[in-house]
Amino acid sequence: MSTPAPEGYDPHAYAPFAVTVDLAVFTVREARLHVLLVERGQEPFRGRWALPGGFLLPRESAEDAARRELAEETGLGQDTVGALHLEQLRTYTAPDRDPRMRVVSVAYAALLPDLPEPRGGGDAASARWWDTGAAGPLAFDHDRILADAHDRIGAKLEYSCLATAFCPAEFTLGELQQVYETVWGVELDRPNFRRKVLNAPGFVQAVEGPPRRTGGRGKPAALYRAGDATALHPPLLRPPGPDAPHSAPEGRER
Amino acid sequence: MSTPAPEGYDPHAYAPFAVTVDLAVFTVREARLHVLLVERGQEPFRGRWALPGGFLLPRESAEDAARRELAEETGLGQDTVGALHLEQLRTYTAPDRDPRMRVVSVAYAALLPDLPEPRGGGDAASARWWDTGAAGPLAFDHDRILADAHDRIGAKLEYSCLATAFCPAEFTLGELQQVYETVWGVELDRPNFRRKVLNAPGFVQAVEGPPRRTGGRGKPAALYRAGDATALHPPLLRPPGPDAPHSAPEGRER
DNA sequence: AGCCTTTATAGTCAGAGTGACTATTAAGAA
DNA sequence: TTCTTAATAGTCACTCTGACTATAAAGGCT
Repeated sequence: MSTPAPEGYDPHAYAPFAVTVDLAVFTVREARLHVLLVERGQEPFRGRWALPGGFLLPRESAEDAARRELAEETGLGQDTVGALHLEQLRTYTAPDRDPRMRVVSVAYAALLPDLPEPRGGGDAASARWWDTGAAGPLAFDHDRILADAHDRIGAKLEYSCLATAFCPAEFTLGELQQVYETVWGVELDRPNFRRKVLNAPGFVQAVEGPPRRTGGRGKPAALYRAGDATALHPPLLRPPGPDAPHSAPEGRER
Repeated sequence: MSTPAPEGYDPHAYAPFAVTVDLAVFTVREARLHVLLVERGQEPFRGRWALPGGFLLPRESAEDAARRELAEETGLGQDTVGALHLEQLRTYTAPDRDPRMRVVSVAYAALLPDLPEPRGGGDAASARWWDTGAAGPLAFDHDRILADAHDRIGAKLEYSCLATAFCPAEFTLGELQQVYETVWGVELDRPNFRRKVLNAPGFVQAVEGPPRRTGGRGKPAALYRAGDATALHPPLLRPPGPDAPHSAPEGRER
């Protein structure tokens, strides 16, 4: 057998690796999917944009590290970040993914409602939201991670209640529909969307009181709040396109 | 910011970790889901059973390592292992998951048709198939990994063509149904299952020639081969149970 | 042989869910 | 007022599903 230390993990027999987390933090802005990126201030990939992330501390789990980095990059409070849904995407381990050293990275995805521009905190030269369509070639293998994250989020919208994470505490069904349309890149029929959402037990719950108008024009919409369900029954399937990105649910993973 | 080396990955500023892969290799035997386990020959957890796995080599990706370990533990040929579907489950990073040192582990799941007992190759004291229901407390956090793997496999059967990976090259619809029933732990209606499978384009393709009988009793069944599709349209949803394990596909995976 | 058991396969039927529409209501804008 | 916009209500045909019934083809038994 070729494994260095398969049974007794001899601390001197294994190769040491650096372990990082990378974060794909999404929001919906003006009907476009945006992702939080930071500009690299050093080589390699100096001046290129990258997913925020960083090294695990010696006594820290990957999810803790992801929350810590997220708080640093967005300026969100610990309480907000602590309650947030963080989805572990997958781990990237190609030996040459960092030109300088061996780094394996655990990727996470997070969803936020539309926020003010990030407080370019942390170490990055600058941080801002990018339209996912306009985000140029990123540093390292982050284009791939970003694409995987987008796929996974799109798939999870089908059978989970995750979409409400993109919305503020109270939202209209039109806003929720906007999330689906933006992430999937399709247009949905409004009455049908409404019917499905209201038929899914625990997806949303109506807010008492008078309706609020969204943008100003049109009939005021009723307000809803996220329900207590986490899974969607029946699922809200995206229309079968000719490309059908429903292939390798790895990205999905459910 | 608290990250040691967030921008310039100074090789001396980050904490080194050991990186391993752990494999949940499943098969269906006598209508029960089985998993391949190895007996530990050393402390800690000496004498306990564990998922097969091992350290990443310095220039090896996690998936390559998983295939290498799989070949070592099962005695399967490189060609077989090379073509196998390996599903990356998730990565386990709790700081105390190994009592001796900091180890992060990338978990994979693999599905095999029923095979002869593994050639206890490799380093493990012994290796054998265990009924997933009877697999006692495992070493490390492997009970958790195994449960996550089972959840994920069950979920993937719904919307992917993965179930054929549990079957030999040619199989009957009864055998395929047995896979679903075993992994999900439910009984399915035979005519309905048949209708769904045959209606899903590319799931299975009929084999020419005379039918084969399965066990001996009953009408001979037609033989099928895995189709070329990877996703299942429409999906083959499991019946909604009172427990409904369709909740947080994260832990599940998916 | 004849009958029973077992398994595969064919077909039926009512109900749920869906996509594609049409109609109505209630706001701001021209 | 009238037009435009968006929310909400409702219709209808089609598909898929679960629950069944029926038939076919093998081996085992008496």
